[in-house]
Amino acid sequence: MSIAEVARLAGVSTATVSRALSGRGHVSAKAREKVLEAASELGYVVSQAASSLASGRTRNVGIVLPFLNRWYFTTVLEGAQQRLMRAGYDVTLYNLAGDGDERREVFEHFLLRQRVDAVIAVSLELTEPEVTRLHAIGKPLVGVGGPIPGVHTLAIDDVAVARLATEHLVGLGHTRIGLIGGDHESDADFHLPTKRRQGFEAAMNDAELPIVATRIADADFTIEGGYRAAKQLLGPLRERPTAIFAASDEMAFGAMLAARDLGLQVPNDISIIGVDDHDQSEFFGLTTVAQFPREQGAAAVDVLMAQLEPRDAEMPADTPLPFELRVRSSTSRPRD
Amino acid sequence: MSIAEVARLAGVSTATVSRALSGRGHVSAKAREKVLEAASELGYVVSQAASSLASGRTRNVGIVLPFLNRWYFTTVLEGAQQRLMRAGYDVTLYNLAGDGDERREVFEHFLLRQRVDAVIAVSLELTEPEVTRLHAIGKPLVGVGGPIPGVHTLAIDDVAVARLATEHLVGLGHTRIGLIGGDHESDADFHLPTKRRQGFEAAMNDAELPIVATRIADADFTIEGGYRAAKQLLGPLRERPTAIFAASDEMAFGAMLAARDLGLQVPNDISIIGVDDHDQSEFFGLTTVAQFPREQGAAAVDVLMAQLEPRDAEMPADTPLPFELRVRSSTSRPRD
DNA sequence: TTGAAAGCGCTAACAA
DNA sequence: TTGTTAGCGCTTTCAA
Repeated sequence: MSIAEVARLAGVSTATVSRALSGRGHVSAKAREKVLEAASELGYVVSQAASSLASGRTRNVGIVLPFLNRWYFTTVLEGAQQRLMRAGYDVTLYNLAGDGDERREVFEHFLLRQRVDAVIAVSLELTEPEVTRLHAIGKPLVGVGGPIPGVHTLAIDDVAVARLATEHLVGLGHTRIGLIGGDHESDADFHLPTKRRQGFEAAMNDAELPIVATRIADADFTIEGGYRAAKQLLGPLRERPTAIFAASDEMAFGAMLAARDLGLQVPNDISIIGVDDHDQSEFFGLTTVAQFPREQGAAAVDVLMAQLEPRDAEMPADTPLPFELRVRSSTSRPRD
Repeated sequence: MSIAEVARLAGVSTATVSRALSGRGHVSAKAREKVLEAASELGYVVSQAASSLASGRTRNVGIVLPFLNRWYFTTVLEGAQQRLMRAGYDVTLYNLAGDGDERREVFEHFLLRQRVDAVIAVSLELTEPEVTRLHAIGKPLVGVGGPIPGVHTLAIDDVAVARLATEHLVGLGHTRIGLIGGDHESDADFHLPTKRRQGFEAAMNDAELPIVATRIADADFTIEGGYRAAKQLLGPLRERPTAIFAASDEMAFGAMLAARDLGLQVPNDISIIGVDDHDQSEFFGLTTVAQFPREQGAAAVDVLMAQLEPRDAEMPADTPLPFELRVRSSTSRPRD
């Protein structure tokens, strides 16, 4: 089943079939119709391999992620994939999780096989050589959720997000505010833990509130990590914080569970705020600063499309990504 | 950068380069070495498009999933992807979630473009035409987690799993046992809800225990759904169940939270068991019947590889997939 | 074990 | 607007 058979059945040349099916180049309405009819009658679908070889375009985008088991990553992936599919593009998934050489393999072989037209890197701080390599083979690259030097990146302002969350607690009248930050091991790649901490500290300083070391604990962005960190922060009775800012919703969930296990009521005894607006945050009644990973994924695709298919879209403006405070029932004024 | 340049630098023909690099066909050690050296010196990586066109093999496998935001699916995906990558294969991801035509698009266009050598369908009951179409273009197909007529499928015995879970509760001495099953909307495709219910009923019948309609509630496999269902089951004081079998761990988590909110202690007042052995089950202390989605994904790849590259492996035997009771702290003898 | 050369199926420049 | 045709870069006979 090749383009030649379609051409024969439609009574035109293969070039016309190609033009009619791809949409590039001029084809008369009549010819287009004949081609479409013939193609559907034969159940013809173009061979990507042949098309790629001839045109140099694969209609395939690589998405590189550090993990698959975290809400943020899969949600970005979903947003990007949906938009790409609508544009007729495939998505090839490169998951870097694993014991060993995945990362090197991906960057030294998989991505260089001329299989993708572009790459989306999610929450990954690529190294200089990794970026260079991709640029060298002329592949557009866009980052989501993490800063990559010299690359168009879509990311929320993590400092501002943390500041907003902290200010919400300050605004409610809290003065003893704890922080569950991200540890650096679990996120070596994106400086998110540092930034969210900076925002926290900035807000505390502005409010002239003390930043107390014993009210700061690091965790690994999981529920369990948040649980442990909260137990640590809330354990001592004296000078216990009345509010906690957790750098992610999943850690905030853990903190809420820890509070309950300690016999503390949320929000009466302890207010808790997170970041993300995770699928389950509504269920937990968690106040949070929402970011919109699905939209972030889709926006990344728009940026790529502007480069890959300059005809139908101009480059989207480089606007900062939105975030938004969502007040629910996990925060309130302190009881005092 | 093409194979010709490598050939020139190595002082051999393009055919020899191809053979040396792909490993098929005989090449002298000397020639192979020269080729490898030249290739690495030039940073040469084969063009997949050209290779595919010439050989008819893409070294790419399509994985089709109904959602991305559930632990089971992403874990299967991760297991499959890791193994495929190790074999030098790419993974193209087809996520059917979305508002509309995704499914038709995927099966009528994306999968037919000769972009994949094989397809793995996760928790999807493909229709007759969908299967036929794939077979018609000669693409091996394997299913994970859901039965597909006429297709090699890897799935645990859901009836047996549910029976095992229920028998655990019966064995502890429970007689009033509730079920949180799956509703059919959220999983139209795999008959898992029905099967797990069958297993539950079989175990109850064997133990000569009554199956009471008010002790059965359906949910959508989410925490929130499990929470609601449990509230419903545990609300009435009289004849309240002393144990609940939830058809998934995420629903079981919800049930545990609901129990707490009702002032019930797990396991003293209510025992809860799930299915999956979710990442977080250990943290919640949830007793569960573990299945091993990562291994299921990897096993699916083994089946495909046996078909795609018959040389290096015989077809793995069609053994039933393992599952295993994991007793933790959410189940105990009833108090009575 | 190696090399020459004929495609694989399509696209895009060019000509008509 | 359409057709002719030369590649795209690789694999794989076939012959040596």
